[in-house]
Amino acid sequence: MADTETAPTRPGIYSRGTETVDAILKAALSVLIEEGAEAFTIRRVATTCGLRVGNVSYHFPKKEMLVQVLLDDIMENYENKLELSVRQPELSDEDRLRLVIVICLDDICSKRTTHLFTELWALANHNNFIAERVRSFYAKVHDVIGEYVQRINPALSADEVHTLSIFISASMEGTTPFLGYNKPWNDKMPAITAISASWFIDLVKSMKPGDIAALTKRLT
Amino acid sequence: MADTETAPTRPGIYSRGTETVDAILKAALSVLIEEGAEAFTIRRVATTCGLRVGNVSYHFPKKEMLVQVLLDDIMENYENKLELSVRQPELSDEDRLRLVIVICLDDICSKRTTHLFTELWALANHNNFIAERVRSFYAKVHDVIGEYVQRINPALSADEVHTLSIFISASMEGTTPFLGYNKPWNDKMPAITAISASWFIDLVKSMKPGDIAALTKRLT
DNA sequence: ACGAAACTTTGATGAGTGTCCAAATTTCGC
DNA sequence: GCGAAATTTGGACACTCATCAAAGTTTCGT
Repeated sequence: MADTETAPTRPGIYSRGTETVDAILKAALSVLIEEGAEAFTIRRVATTCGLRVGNVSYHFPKKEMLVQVLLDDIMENYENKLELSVRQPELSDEDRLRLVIVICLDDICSKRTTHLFTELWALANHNNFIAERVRSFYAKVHDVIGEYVQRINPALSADEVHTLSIFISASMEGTTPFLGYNKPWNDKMPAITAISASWFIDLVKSMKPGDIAALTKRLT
Repeated sequence: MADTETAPTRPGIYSRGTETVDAILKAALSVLIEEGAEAFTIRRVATTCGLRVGNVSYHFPKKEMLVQVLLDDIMENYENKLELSVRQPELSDEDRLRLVIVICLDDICSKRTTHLFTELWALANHNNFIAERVRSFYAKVHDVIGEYVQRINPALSADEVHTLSIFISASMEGTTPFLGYNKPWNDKMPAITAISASWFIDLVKSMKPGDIAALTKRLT
């Protein structure tokens, strides 16, 4: 149960092999996004990339291994995208946080992200490996947001910054099933993005040390 | 494709039959929550409620039919819970909105809701019937929230009220994969609930007609 | 260009799936 | 209680699934 979270190693030694592995991973991601976890089958993956079932099974002897390598690949990809978006030219911390919010919400509108993350959230319910990788990814997201929150409002404690980061991140991710790709209220995304970009920054700026504790205490 | 959204009729005529159908639906929900959509199998449902496969198959000749009746059952259940929570004693509109927020976030922490809705969001990606029922449910949630938003800030247009309701609802639902049952930051839920209960109401009160349009325009 | 190792093909295996059916049993209006 | 209809049983069907092994083919260091 615990060892299901250890990292697998990516197969493919000869150049032909690595090309095949690339094709398999690409096809696997496509199946997951286009057809969902239900259809995520060695056979369907093989068909999608024009390979034989036995061949896919040779490179990934266990299906779980394909899932794990694929997920690592996906997450690395998203983390790179995140790193890249953060490395923006001279901007104020406020503008940087605004930019991160806009980029996140924009990305959520892509078919890839909308489908992928809803599937991952569901799979994380009963798969420790996926749960851990998803957690680790969002921990990085919270760190990025938290860095700007701290700079915008240096008076806040680390815990308060963390809480605010989670709140902002969760609020954004929550748009996925409602305002994401092909979702019922997708047309409202520009307005929601505008509200988010403006109001989350106001929230960060106006929050005072002790406010969260006071609010939490009052609510009980 | 379009007709997959038409409602099925619940089987069971004799009392014994209805009892069996009840047992099947209860078992089906349990399997979905405890083991996930991947394990949602006629055979597993039958085993869970101690019935024979053929018997389940008699009452629900097609698996899709079981899914549809189950989903209608679930959604009706949630809508009743929502109605009940709204019908609270003499409170101000502000307190009512606060209460709805607290109740929603509290419910999200239950294993049932955390697991169920993450599964439904994923299934909605490729199943029109599920997508439509989920949409219809959240439309009702938005209506409830919107009613109080409108009363708290009567100056807002219907569209602005709708946008704010979606924003509040999406923000709350976004806590599911991160702060829900058994999720990594579940311990932060009290603080997030406190921030939400206070801040969303401030947002509603301070929003002025035209603000959303102005923010949206400025962002582009 | 030899040969070991990597890759691919082919076919088979056993478990699991949804669906169906005929016969046995139970229910309930009359 | 009779009897038709509803329910339950047990088994069967044709699939798809992940996995495997043995035999071919290709690659690439030497």
